Amino acid sequence: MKSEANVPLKSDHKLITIRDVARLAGVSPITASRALNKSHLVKPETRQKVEAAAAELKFIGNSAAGSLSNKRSNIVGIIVPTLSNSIFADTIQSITSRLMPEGFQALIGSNEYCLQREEDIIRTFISHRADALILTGNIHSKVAEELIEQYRIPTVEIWNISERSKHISVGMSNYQAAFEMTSFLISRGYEKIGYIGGPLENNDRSQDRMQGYRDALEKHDWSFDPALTRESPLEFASGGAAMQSLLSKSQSIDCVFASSDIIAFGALMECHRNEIKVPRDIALAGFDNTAIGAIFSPALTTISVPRQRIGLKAAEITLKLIRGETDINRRNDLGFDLKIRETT
Amino acid sequence: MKSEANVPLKSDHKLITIRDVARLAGVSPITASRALNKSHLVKPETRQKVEAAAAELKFIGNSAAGSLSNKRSNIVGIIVPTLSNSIFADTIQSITSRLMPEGFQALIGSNEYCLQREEDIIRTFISHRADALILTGNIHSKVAEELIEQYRIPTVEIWNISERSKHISVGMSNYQAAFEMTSFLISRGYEKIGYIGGPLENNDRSQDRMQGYRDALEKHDWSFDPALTRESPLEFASGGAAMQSLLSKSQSIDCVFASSDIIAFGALMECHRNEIKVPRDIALAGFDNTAIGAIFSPALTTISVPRQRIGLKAAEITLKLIRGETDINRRNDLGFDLKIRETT
DNA sequence: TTGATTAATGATACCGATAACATTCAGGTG
DNA sequence: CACCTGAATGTTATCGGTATCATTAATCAA
Repeated sequence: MKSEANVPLKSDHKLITIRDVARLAGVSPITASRALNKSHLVKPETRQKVEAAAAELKFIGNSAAGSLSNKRSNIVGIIVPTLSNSIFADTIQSITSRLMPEGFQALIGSNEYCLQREEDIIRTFISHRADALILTGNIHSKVAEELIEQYRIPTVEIWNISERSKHISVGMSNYQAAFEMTSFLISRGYEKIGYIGGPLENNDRSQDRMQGYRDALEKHDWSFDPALTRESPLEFASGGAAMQSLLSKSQSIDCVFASSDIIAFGALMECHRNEIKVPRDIALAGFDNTAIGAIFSPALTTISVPRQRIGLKAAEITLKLIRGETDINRRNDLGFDLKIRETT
Repeated sequence: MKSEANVPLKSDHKLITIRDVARLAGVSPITASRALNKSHLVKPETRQKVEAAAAELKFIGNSAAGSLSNKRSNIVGIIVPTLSNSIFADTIQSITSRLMPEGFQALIGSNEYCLQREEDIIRTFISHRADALILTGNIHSKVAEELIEQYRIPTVEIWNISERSKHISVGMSNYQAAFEMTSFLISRGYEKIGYIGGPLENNDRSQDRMQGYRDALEKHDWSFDPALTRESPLEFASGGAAMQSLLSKSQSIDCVFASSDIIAFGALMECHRNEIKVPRDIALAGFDNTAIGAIFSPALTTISVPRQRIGLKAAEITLKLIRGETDINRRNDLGFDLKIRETT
């Protein structure tokens, strides 16, 4: 007799297997399996018997056994930098709502902007033999790339389009968007345009946005002045602090481009608190077109990113990759829109 | 010969198995397995050989095979209503950061406030033989409850504590919190307190908050007036619209309690747009204590919910359940705080 | 010395589904 | 009518780990 204490609850409890279903339906296990999966190989009448038996027993197949046998897990691993930012939540939401009806389950991981964590997550995803990966951005650890290579996991990158990308990518050019916004601000007549960007480290979106800002300035024969830029975590309060710092160090600034609506909104609130009128005293532009930017008055000028469409397209490409289809573009640029509103 | 086209990429590619590792290390597969999992059963020297072999081959075990064999999946299923609301993102984040180091992988699903979807998600979680479930709230479909029962999945409910709960729960009393906030507003001297709540359907938090508001009124011998209440989706704009509706229909209102910071902030912005001074013209209180409430001036009075601690505690209880430990409280009330700030 | 005990490892079987191959049987064909 | 074809179903083996039960060698008490 075994020890009673400290034994997992599920100890001796027997679960329903497909054999039980088959027995009840009066067929062999494999026929039951076929009836539940690829019913066209089975007489409709048989299929109904099996389905009835499965329903009666409340049978739920063991997907571990299934994927061990047929070598696909029906799992897609998704990695985003963080769940706290609603822009990624939107993308995940649209990926999963496309994948679930096709019978796939999404594993979601957030790397918290850390390459090592991403690598660990990829390792777990591979241990589950994910059929495909969807990663945010195109910067990954060397080992992560090697693992993806060795285990031959079809991989899609989302949220940025750039030459660096080694994988299929779906998104928009963050560089181009920042370039155009900056150009717009210049054309609007602002004369000293500051920049508050998100953390640059291991973040290609941040890096490309920054570069877009720089290149736009230089294209218009302005010089890039690091003193007019700040790096800020993606939090309201930090955006406010960065704004304050810019304003105090350089009074003559008349416009600030923030590389994220969160930062921009924090900055806007900072202005509001100090009774600095936007855009009269200073103009402000954001990036991402999140809900927050639209509700304040003045409404935030920003860049609209097709985050749902990115998710949808990424999901569709993922399905194609899994199914071995080959009509896939390596770069899927879904574009962006300048949303000119009241803060500029 | 088989058809060439339309065959999944991974077709004939052989993956590393534990047998390969064992061969390279010069031991049997089972010893390799032990070395990688429960190293205390293996001579340190042997373990090192195996680890070296595994590293050399970049071996990543197949967790489907593992869980099929030893009957635990090391998967915990988490269901939240939505990913778009950062409060749930925070909870998920703290759950996963506690579970991952213990070797568990979280499966995350969002039911979009729909019981049927939740049931479907639970079904997939069970198909992966999740070791435990963490569900938000205590309203689930009948079938969902039956499945949890039949498959004996240890289940923890988060975010609300109430008598209704059939499972172990971790959170705070939404009823109590709303009751106290309303009582506070009454004690503050407001005379006509409106209420904007989130959708009530299938949402025990919303229902309990509403009831807390009602009961607090009645305890102070006020009558509950449905004309002073609105139901609003959890979006800034809807909160604003509900506020507008309240203001236009009932000018004499001097305070509004919104059952979520998102709604409250939308309402606050509505006031801002219409140059209604808060709290001079009207007071406003929210619920959840999200970052957004703190950045505007006036800062939002709200209820602070220990969302990280909820996640952490839920994760810890989940681990205990999985390990068959029995020193577990059925109700884990982590409390709340009234955050009195400037809008009241 | 010897049986008992423990540490380290191995052989085999099994988890639960399904792939691969085999079988059966009905219907069509020359 | 022998033969083929294909639809429907079954038998067996297998996926890749690990539980279970041996086995071996080393340690130890009597």
